[in-house]
Amino acid sequence: MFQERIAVPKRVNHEIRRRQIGEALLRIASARGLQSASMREVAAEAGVSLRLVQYYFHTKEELLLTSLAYLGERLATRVENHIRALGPVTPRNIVYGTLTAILPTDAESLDLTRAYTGYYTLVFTDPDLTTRHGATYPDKVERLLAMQLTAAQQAGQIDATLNPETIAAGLLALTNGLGSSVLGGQRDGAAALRILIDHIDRLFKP
Amino acid sequence: MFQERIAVPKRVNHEIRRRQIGEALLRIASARGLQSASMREVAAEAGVSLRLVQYYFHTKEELLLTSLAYLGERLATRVENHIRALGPVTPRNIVYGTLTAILPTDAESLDLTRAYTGYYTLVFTDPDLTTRHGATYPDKVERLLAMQLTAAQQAGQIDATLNPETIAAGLLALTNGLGSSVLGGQRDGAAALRILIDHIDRLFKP
DNA sequence: GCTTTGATGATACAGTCGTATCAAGAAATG
DNA sequence: CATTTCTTGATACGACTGTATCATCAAAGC
Repeated sequence: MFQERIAVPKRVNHEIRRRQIGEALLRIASARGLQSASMREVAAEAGVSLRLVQYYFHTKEELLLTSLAYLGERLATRVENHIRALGPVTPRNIVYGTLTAILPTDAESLDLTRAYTGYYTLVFTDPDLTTRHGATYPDKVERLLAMQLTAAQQAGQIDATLNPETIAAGLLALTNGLGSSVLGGQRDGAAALRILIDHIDRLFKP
Repeated sequence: MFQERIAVPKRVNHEIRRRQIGEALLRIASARGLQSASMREVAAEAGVSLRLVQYYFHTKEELLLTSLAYLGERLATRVENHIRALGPVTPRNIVYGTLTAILPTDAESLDLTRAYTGYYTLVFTDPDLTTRHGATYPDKVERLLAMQLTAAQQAGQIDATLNPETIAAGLLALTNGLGSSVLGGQRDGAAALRILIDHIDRLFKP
């Protein structure tokens, strides 16, 4: 316990390095798929040696989980920015901003969606990873949507007989399904956005 | 051209063998994920030697594509059976039967959904596979739904101001999104089914 | 300047992958 | 019975995987 430090060594922000490497993985995941993200490929993409990747992430699972957390952060800040950019913070704008932020309509959201679907099938294959992941992002989004829908009902903007949780789950599932169709090349982001907006508009016009 | 056949050899139905092997791959894909479906694992699952898998499928891509075709057939027959089981062939029953057949509510539909999502991420990674795949199943389903919705409009069962293609795309995306949430463990098949039915009911009650 | 930490390099290990090649046995039909 | 096809077995190849181990070098701060 009496560990005397005679000299203070080179200091480097570990969080920055880990983020640099983790985002290299996310780039690979969205460009070539998560299964192409080997330790060596990640190192090359990050412009760093394989040894350093092992230095900051003792195992690949740790790299995978940490990068997933970064991905969640990026999606969350994108949602916030989208909502903020809409101006007045109304229930309708929150719902609209959240869903349109998730939908792959531009390069950033396309990257996010691609990376997320890569993780999605990985989690479905290895359920242990889900346990260690913990925070289920969709659940939080759904609760947020349900709250705003309830507020909209109280403001008389939505049919009051509807069940907010059911509608919220449906809206998120619709958005995710539309995103999948974009990734599958069935339609482009603009077409998907039109479909989503059409549904939101019908919901908010009783 | 004058190839005289002195003796007729052992005859085996190649299609049956290929199906046997292909469905072994689908079992692995839905149980442990498509990336766990190596040639050796497929051979073991099919109760057959690795050499025989190579004998009936010269390359893995051929095995993958053929199995995907089998998967499509199984989904198509499930949809047909679901529609038929509903009794009267009305537009509403066709829409309802199609979507509820796709949704993972029982063991079979869960297997189908799991296997399909495995292929989904594979296709998104390797676009060449999409090209050689050809038939885009979702497009056909969407057109079928749009036709039935149009018929329902003409019969006065649905708001005539709605765009059938938009509604059809939305319904299919909703169903797929709900299926993803079931696979992700966010809710069970029964809860997803309730949400889907709720949306269909609201659509058919103007 | 010395010590600690960050970073690289080369290399190795045991697996698994798809694919290929050899020989040889089993079955069915003319 | 002979011939053709089906089927297995063992084995090998090169490539890739995650992980590990060596030594070495650069940088920063006391």
